[in-house]
Amino acid sequence: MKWGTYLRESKQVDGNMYAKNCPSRQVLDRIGDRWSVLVVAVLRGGPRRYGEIAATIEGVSQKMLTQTLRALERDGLVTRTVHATVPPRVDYELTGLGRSLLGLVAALENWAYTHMGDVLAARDAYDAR
Amino acid sequence: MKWGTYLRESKQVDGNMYAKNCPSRQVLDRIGDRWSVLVVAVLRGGPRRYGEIAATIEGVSQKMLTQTLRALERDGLVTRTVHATVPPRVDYELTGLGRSLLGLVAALENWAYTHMGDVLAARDAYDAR
DNA sequence: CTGCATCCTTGCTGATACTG
DNA sequence: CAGTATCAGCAAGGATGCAG
Repeated sequence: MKWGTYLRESKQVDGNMYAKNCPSRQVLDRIGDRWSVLVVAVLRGGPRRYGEIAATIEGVSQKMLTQTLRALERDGLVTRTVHATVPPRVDYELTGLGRSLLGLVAALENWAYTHMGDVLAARDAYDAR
Repeated sequence: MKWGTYLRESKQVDGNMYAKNCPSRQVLDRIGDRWSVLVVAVLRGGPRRYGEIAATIEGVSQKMLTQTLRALERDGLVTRTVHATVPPRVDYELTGLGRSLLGLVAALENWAYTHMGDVLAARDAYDAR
């Protein structure tokens, strides 16, 4: 079953994290997105142009970046500002809601740097068997 | 490019979160996994049998659950204990490393419940255009 | 510069059936 | 009970070309 299905089926909050329609799952879906967290992290430093974000995040395709930015915009986490210049210039910036995620992102980053060695060691040990 | 590729290509830490081989990305990959976080949350309450986990998490298939548990075990987040009884009984339990993730999971959950209303409202507003 | 449209490949995912 | 094996369907993601 896909997440799109969950969203279509219900938007209600039922308080059970393990239920299909739980908002936690929907948030997990966004956080879990491979690029969303990285984009939010980039925007931590203030507004950024499309090209700047693309240049900062290695390995993201144009398609995925645009798709991710649209999703973040839809969820009210970032704003998109188009400047009517030639060539066009588009700025993305975190909203208040988006900034409320920064603590989480920092915690995620922190856990990663703190425990990555353990995880890699565990993987090596597991694979050695 | 897939994550598997990253892991194969390099296991080094380079300190740049936006670089392809950054450990942050590898951790994000696991956190980002649809089921990993839910499984860790279930195991918060202590050891659980395979069937208990399956019954708690709605919508997870047997295949995905097994796959998720194996990945968590490989990463050193969960231990798997097989009891030689008939019928067999398999318990899963968080390791110390796994428990170090609990704060993050709680923060994630907390953000979800706190801001889900805003996100859903933003989506409605966006879709209405 | 920004980003939409299209094609195309990959592999995730769920359903089903079977085993120790 | 707790898996493994296999298969079909579909969606995610990348590459390319074009437009405003």
